[in-house]
This record gives sequence, structure tokens and C-alpha cells, in this order.
Amino acid sequence: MNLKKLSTLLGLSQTTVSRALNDYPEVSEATRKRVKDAARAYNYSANTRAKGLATGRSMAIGHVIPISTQHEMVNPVFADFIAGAGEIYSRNDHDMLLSVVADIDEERIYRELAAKASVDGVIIHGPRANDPRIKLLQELGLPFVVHGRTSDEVADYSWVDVNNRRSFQRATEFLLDLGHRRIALINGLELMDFAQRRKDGFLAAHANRDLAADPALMVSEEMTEDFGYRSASEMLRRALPPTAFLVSSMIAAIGVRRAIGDAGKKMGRDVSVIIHDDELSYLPNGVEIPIFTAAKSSVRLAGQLCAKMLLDIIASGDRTPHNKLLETELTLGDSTGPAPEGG
Amino acid sequence: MNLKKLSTLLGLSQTTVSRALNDYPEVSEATRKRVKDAARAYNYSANTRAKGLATGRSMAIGHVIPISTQHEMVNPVFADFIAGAGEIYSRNDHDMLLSVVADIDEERIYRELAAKASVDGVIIHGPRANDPRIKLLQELGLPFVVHGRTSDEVADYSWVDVNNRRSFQRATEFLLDLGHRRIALINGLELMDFAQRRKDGFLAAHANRDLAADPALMVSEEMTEDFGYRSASEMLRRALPPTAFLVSSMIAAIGVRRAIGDAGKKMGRDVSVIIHDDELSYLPNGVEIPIFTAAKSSVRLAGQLCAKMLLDIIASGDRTPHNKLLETELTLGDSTGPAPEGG
DNA sequence: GTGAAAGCGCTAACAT
DNA sequence: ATGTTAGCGCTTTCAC
Repeated sequence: MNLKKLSTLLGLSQTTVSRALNDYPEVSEATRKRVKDAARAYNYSANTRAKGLATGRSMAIGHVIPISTQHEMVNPVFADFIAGAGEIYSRNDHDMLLSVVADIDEERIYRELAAKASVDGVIIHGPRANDPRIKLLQELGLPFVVHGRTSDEVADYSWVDVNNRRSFQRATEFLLDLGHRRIALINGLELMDFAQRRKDGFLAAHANRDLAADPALMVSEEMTEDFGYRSASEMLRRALPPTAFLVSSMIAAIGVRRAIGDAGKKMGRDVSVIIHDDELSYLPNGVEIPIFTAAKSSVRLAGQLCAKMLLDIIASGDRTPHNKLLETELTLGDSTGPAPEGG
Repeated sequence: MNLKKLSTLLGLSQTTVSRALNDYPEVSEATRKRVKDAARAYNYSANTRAKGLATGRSMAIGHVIPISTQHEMVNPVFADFIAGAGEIYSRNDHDMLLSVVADIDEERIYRELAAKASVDGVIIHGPRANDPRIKLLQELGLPFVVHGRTSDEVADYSWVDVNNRRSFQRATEFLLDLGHRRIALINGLELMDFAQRRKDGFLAAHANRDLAADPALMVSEEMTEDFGYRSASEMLRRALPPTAFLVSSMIAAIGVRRAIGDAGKKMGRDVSVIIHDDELSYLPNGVEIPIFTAAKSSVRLAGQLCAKMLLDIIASGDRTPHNKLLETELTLGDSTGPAPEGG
């Protein structure tokens, strides 16, 4: 079924049928109803490509998922982010175009997306210091929203970010208040902006109490489960092992948990850094070594906000930077548990 | 830059330029080179929608990601599956269209994808018994490949599946050979085809040795971490707790591990059900309670195969069912560890 | 080996 | 309130 057939069937012109379906005001209500009923009856939907060609818009948003060349690994938070964004897109009749691409090839992909005009805008993930993608997209004139920020640039682009610094500062303060003095920070690659901010928060919490964070307890690498396992195992074998872990990713936290189990320690309560009143991603259990991880729910929310912001920008044609900093909260469950043995 | 401008620039007709770029044989090599160089220089790529409109093909594959209405949860294996499929698509100049949709709305989405002609084919995930989507897509004439199978239908559709039955049978046999007699099966919802097959394999392994599987050690539910934690905790509190766990999902396995830790048991060696010579997803450590999970690598491979099969089907126009059963192997690491205490 | 022209299915001026 | 027409950017006969 296409517009031509449908309009012949109805004894109307293509124009009128098109206008009726797209809610143009000049069409009479009687006609509109007749047209819409017929469209439903014949299961008619306008051909995406023809519509896009005529309007010059694709009604699609691109997400470029860079896959680590080293580990062939997809960052698992994408699943939740994508789910959040996808929800917004389908609610606004937009499609989501996914490009899974080796992180080396990212620039080429953006150029292609722009040249082929296959999307109206893109979402950028995991910005790095002085990220070249931002300049590129501005040059290409392709609207975009960054999930995260890069510290070293002026804020001349739109972004949505979790307040990483503050949430890690508070998480650290929470552990310090419990009496922990040897807190390990298992962090992401420091060239990633979020890892840098989280570390800042971790250090600030110590500094505010005139304590020194032990550099030997701070590691940063690509966040694999193996990395969590290796680094935590090594730390736990030391004469003075850490009494708590602050872990920057869920995946690495799995490895950390395994290491704690192997070391014969009890698993700690998981405390999540969460947004608003969203639920905990882990249930609490007996506290001995607390582990903090970022909650899935916040990632999903970030996906929704990025998507909404980008659609707004595209619809309004307004290219002045928008941004949104998501404040997080610590949710601690019903009891804070005992202080660590060695003080 | 578009074809018209490019051809004027070159002093050629649109036709010739188009033919040169699309490797039509009748164009002279000299012209082809000149055209391709110019295209690169001006960063020209054919507009996706115009090309699609002219050819009647979208060069895009749809993936409908159903999100559980109960848990608002995305099955995390999608990340790896998508990564595998995406790799194949980009290698073949296809786009991937993702629709994240409440599982209730799936049918509507398929109808729309077909009506709007926004994709050339789709991949179906997580087939259930007598899955209505299969009939629907056949009716719509939209080419598709199913990731998984439904047991109750004749094989008149194309699918790619892991040999779930056999891999779980072998995993169970491995545990039985180690001396385990109380093996827990933490399984997915039994209305999902894969869960049914895995259970079959589990039971077959017992039956082959004239052993009876304890029904109280077999649970099935939507595979959340919480489910893994709850069910394993409960089982471990019993007078006769299980000595090994066979877990149907990585996420649930995290919960199971947590429960094992809480119960004061040591974490088991992780043994993965893997395909071919792909690497282990977990490193082995001290054995006490073995846990089996399906490896991520197999999911990625399945994504690649589904994608490749679908592209082949579309290219050839051949609608006779193709299928592929992926055989799995157990990789056991370097030692099998001690038998369980209570035999 | 190259070009002219029609047409893919739709929207958007411009009539009426 | 409805219809006519041109055109979005490409591919594809058909002609030379």
C-alpha cells in the first residue's frame, strides 16, 4: 500500500490524504477521519525513505558504539543507555541507528553519517580529553549531544552528565565516616573524562579530612572483570590490605567481588550511587567490605535525557549549547554496618 | 555535495558518475578513477534515502529489542549479540536499526517496519513456544532470521541457535563426573525455548546415569541478579545444600556468586560453555562450588552468524529456511578440582 | 563508453 | 477544503 493507491481508493488527491494523515489543519474533520480509518484498515504507513527524501529529514538518530580494539568489548552500560534513549525515540517517531565500530574508525563513521544524511543527529559516548569528535561534528554541522563532558574545553556543546566528582566524593566520605582508612579506588582509564572526575572526588574527600589517599590503592585501567579481579587480589594480599573498595564499573565490581571471596573475606554490602528515588541495583547484605558501583538506573535516565535534549535541539534548530548535570544520591540501605577491624 | 554537483564539477552526466561509483563494468577505468578520486576529495557519499527510494532497498536490518514490562530490563546478552551483528553489517554497508519496545508492542512494531519499508529484514530474539511473530513476519513477507528456535513448529523458518540441550547435558555430566550429586539448575523462564532445552539436557545427563535430578534444586524465572541471589541463598540454607550450580545467565550468576560468598563457601571455579576455541570468559580459581555460565563470546558469534545469514537470504532472494546449530565445547581449565565433601 | 529522461513515494508551494 | 505540479537525490532503462 502506498499513498497513490490509498488516495485513488478514497477518491482523493495524494495531497489531501497526506495532509489528513499529517494533521494539517486545513483538512475537514470528516475527510480526516475517513482517511485515517482507511490508512489503518489497509495498514498504511508512509514510506520512510520517500518521506525523508521529500522533507530532508531522516527522523533517525545515530548512536556510534565504539568497540575497544584491545578487548573487543562493548561497554555494558550501553544496553541501559540505549534502552532509555530508545524509549524516547519511539515515543517521538524516531528511529535509532546503531553503528558498532572499532574505536579507530569513529571519525570515518561520523563523516559518512553526515554525508549520507542518514541521521538527523548523533549521541557521543565516553568523551576523552580534547575529544576530536566534538570539533568534527561541529564542522560537519551534524547536531549532537555528548553523554559526559570533556574538562579541557569551553562548554560550547550540549551535554548530559552525572555529577561524577560529587558522587564519588560523597561515597568516599561515607566510607571514611564508617572508619575506613584504606580505601581502594578501582577506576577507569584516566584519559576518560569521567574517571578523572571520579578520582578528583575521591581525593577531595580525603583532603577535606586532612587524610592522604594511598596512591598504591588507586588503579585505573580499562574496566574489565579481569582488571577488577587482578587489582583487588593483589591489594588484598598485601600486609595492609584495603578495607573498602570504590569501583567505577559494575563489570569490574564482579571481579572485585570474586577476589574478595577468594581472599576469604566476606562480601560487602553494595551501596549504589543513584539518581533521584530510583531503586537500588543491588540488595544489601552483611557488611564487611563495602563496594560502591554506579547504578544502572542512572544510566538509563541519562539515555532518556540525552535523547530528549537532542530531539529538542533538532526540532528547534537551536544550536546554542544545552546541558544538564545529574545530581546523584547515596542510598545506604537500613544499616551502615560495623567499622573495619584495623580502624 | 550531491550527485548533481559532483557530476557538473567533473563535466560528466549523473549517470556516468553513478555507474563509476557503483562499479558498473561499462565505465572506463580512467573515468572511474577520476570519479572516485573526486568523490573522496569532496567527501561524497550517496544519500541513503534517495538511493533507497530508487532501488527499493533500505540497506538496513532491524533489531527489535523487547524490554520486559515487568522489570524494565534489557537482556544484557543483547550488547554482545548486537556487537557481533553490527560488525557484519558495517562490513557489508548495511545499517542497523534498533527498536527498543515494550514486549507488548512487538507486533505493532513489525507491522510498521514492514509498512514503512524501513528495513530489508529483521532478527528475532528469544522465541517462545508457538511464537506469533514468526507467522506475522511470514505473512508480511519481511525476511527474518530467528536467534533461537521454537520447539513446537516445523522448521519452516531460518534460525541460528546454540545447541543448548547438548551443552547443558555435557556441563551436567562434567559435574556428575566430579562426584556432585546435588546440582542446582538456575534457569530462565520455561516458556522461553532455550530454557526448556537446557533443562532437557540437565535431565538427560541425570537419566543417562540412572540418577534422579532433585526437582527442589531446579528453579526457573526471569534471569535477574536478584533471582540468582534469592534462589541460591535459599538452597544453600537447606540441610542438604547443592554442591554445584548450573546457571543459565551471566547476570543471575553474579547473584549466585554473591549468595555463595554470603553462605561462607568459597567461590567455585567458573567453567564456561564456550564455542570452538574461543577464550574463557572467566579465569579459573580455587574449586569448591563450580558454576557454569554461557560464555559471552558465543553470543557474539551467534550475532555474526544471524546477521550473515539474513544478508545472504536478502541478497539471494531465497526464502527457503536456512539454519545453523552451533555446537559448544566445555573448556575446563587446567584442573578439575576436588570432589564435593558430602559426595 | 556516455548521456537523457523517467520514476521511486512522498511533501510543499502554488493554484483554485 | 481540495487539487496540480514540481522536486527531493538517486538508479535505471533506453538511446546513441
